Amino acid sequence: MRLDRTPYDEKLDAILAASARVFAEKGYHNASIRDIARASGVSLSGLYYYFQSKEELLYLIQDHGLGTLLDRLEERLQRVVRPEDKLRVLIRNHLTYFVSNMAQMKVMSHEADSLTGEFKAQVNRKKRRFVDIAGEILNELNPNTDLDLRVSTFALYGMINWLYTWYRAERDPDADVLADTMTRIFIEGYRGNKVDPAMMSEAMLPS
Amino acid sequence: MRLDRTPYDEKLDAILAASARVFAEKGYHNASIRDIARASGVSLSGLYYYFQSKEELLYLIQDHGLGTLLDRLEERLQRVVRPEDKLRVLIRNHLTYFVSNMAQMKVMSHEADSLTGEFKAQVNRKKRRFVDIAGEILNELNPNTDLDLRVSTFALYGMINWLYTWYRAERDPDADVLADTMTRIFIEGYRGNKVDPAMMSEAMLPS
Amino acid sequence: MRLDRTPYDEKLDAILAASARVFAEKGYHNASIRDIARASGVSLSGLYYYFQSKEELLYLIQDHGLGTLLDRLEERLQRVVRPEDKLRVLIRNHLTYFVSNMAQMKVMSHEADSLTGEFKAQVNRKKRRFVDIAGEILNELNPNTDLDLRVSTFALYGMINWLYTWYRAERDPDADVLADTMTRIFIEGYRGNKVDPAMMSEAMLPS
Amino acid sequence: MRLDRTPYDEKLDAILAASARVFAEKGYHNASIRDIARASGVSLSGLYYYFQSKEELLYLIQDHGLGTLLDRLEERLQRVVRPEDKLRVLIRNHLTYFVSNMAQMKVMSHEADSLTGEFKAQVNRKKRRFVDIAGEILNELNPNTDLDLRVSTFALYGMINWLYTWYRAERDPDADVLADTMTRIFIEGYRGNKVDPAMMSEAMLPS
DNA sequence: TATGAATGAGGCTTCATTCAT
DNA sequence: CATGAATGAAGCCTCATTCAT
Repeated sequence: MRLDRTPYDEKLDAILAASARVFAEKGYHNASIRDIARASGVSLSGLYYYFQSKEELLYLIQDHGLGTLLDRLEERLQRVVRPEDKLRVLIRNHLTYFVSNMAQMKVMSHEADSLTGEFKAQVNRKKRRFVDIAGEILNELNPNTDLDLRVSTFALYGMINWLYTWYRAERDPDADVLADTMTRIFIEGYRGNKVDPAMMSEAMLPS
Repeated sequence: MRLDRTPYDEKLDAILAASARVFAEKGYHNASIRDIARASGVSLSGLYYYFQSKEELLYLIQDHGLGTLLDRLEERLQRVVRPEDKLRVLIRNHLTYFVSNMAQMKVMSHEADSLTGEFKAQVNRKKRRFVDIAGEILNELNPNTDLDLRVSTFALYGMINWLYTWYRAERDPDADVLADTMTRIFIEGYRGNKVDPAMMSEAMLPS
Repeated sequence: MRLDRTPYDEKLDAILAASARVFAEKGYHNASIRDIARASGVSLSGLYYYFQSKEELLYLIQDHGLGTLLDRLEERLQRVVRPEDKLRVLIRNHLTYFVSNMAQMKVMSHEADSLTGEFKAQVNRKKRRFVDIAGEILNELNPNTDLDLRVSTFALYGMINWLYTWYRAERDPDADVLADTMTRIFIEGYRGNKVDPAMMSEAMLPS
Repeated sequence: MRLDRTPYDEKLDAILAASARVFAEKGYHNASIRDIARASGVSLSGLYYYFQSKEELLYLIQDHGLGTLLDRLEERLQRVVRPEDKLRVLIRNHLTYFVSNMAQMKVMSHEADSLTGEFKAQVNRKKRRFVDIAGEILNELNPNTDLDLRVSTFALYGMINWLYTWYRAERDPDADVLADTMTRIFIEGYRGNKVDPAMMSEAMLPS
């Protein structure tokens, strides 16, 4: 199921991992190729055997991560049928990967805009798949809601993707508890009954 | 409620607004002071009359935005008593400001890590206030929940802060609808009954 | 004998003194007009009422110091007749002024080359007077020596002018003792008998 | 006695030599790295392969020069025993090097204060060796003098180090004559008999 | 007299990238 | 495969100086 890893690939993987760490720590634009050379143990010019430009390096990290996440998601979704379970699977899939790969997670969440042109387009194609999948699940979960689907979908991904800004492994719950919490909040929220009309009154709120 | 505006302040404010736009578009590290000079109509060196360093400029933008947001929040919270209303006020306060100041919003959400040292510490002090306020509201909303408060709080802010990555004014609902949607999802989710125990079963989920 | 000091002059003098301190501490090229504004308590642009350029400021410091030194020297030399006494007067005149005006001393000794054009020429005219005076004294002191007069003169001024690099008031003797020491060394050395010819042999020295 | 020269070293040496020339001509602070790039034939950024900062460049020049001077001095001092000869060796060692390396000489003498922090400390450690060596020689030369040793030592180095301000190869004597002159003056002066008490009288001198 | 505000020029340094070896 | 050496472009920032007030 896994592609054979040639020595070539292993080295590339190590470089991608080191680069993800550097990009996560300093930010893509603030990190230098020299930083990556230092972190990966490869010489500055040696790195250019593995990628053609700094931007391609970022692309490789993001695309590889998104690909893995997407492959796993689609595989796992095939094993469940109820929309509640599908949503749980989606959330858990993301969070499990994120908690295990925090540097990559941050690079994927935070450096979306750092790509341009075809690199960005290719990554966005993968990201749209995630949006579509979540949209379909939400639609199954509550086909009759009056909540805006696009807003709800991004609210969901916001909960998930914001993780990189606050999660600390030594302090916060593990990925399963995280996923359980977010799943419970979102499912109840999204398919919940109409809220109390009184609560909706704008009259009492300051403009 | 109205701060006196000296001529000095007005010019500084214009520079901060232009800078926020530039930082939002290109990212803090990728934006050059030259870009800001161009966008603000001030000469490169002239800018340094108003701030001491690029980092201080980012700090001024973030601190000023957070201060405004916080002042407004605290004022508005005084007018409501029910936790549901408080949560709605909090969400609406954020989203209204964000939709009206999208550049600043992005800079505040996205460039948190771009500050260092005392600048970062000062901004973090303000941010912690937001976390504390939200935590108190959630606690009032459902004092008996078994959901982790910290996780829930950041899930809430994730929903809100992620906005800058996807919101497009010409396509998406306005701030009130946005706030309504997120409020409904989160309130129902957070104070909802226990979820169906069957749903919690791990057995059916892939690792 | 002194020119009347108008309020104008007093302020200029204060600025020159503060500037000398700044130039002494940081060096002429490394000191900024801003540093001088800070040290003198005058605003940046206000300084330009008192001088036309940074270089003129340096010139004013050097020229004023050299003028004072020269006036005093010529006056004091009139009171003695023996060449030994004249040399002592010259050395003491310099060292007394230097120890009392260490910042100016450093600026005069160290920043000779920092002036250009007419400023430099004017200062050099005054410096040449010092060289001429010393040369005349040495000639009187030992008209029959085979020592090179120019070399000897600059050896003398080297002893004196190097003071700014090492003298520390809290540790070293006062100006009188300093002057006495240098005078004794130089007088004895310069008018001394021929040195032991054996000592002159080059044979024993490594190339 | 001959250090192995790798290609790396040769290039660095050439850069140091060109830099010393530039620093000597314009002064450290007034010289730009661009000037050095021009003088050395290396591109502006290419220089930074050889040193980390302009200050380190100055340090390398000073430290290398002082190291050479010190090595040669210690070697040559081993070949003589009489204090008179030692002093002559010391003066000749300095002057020979200075006349042959006038740019470096000026940078070493004139830019002492342009270094800071650890660079300055390291250079000062080497300079103290020179002071100590001279102090020991003077002590041997006249153990019973009432002249202040520290003052005398710096008077000696003042004579020598001031050279860079006036020496012109096409006009002045060569290093041997220079060394002979200064040696004769200083030796006679330092070990000379007590001076005439009448000459010491303060009465006749102007304050 | 004095200064707040402003600027063009230039400072040092780092950047991503290349290429001969 | 890998790298030491190199570079043009660009980065942030400070400079001496000016001028309207």
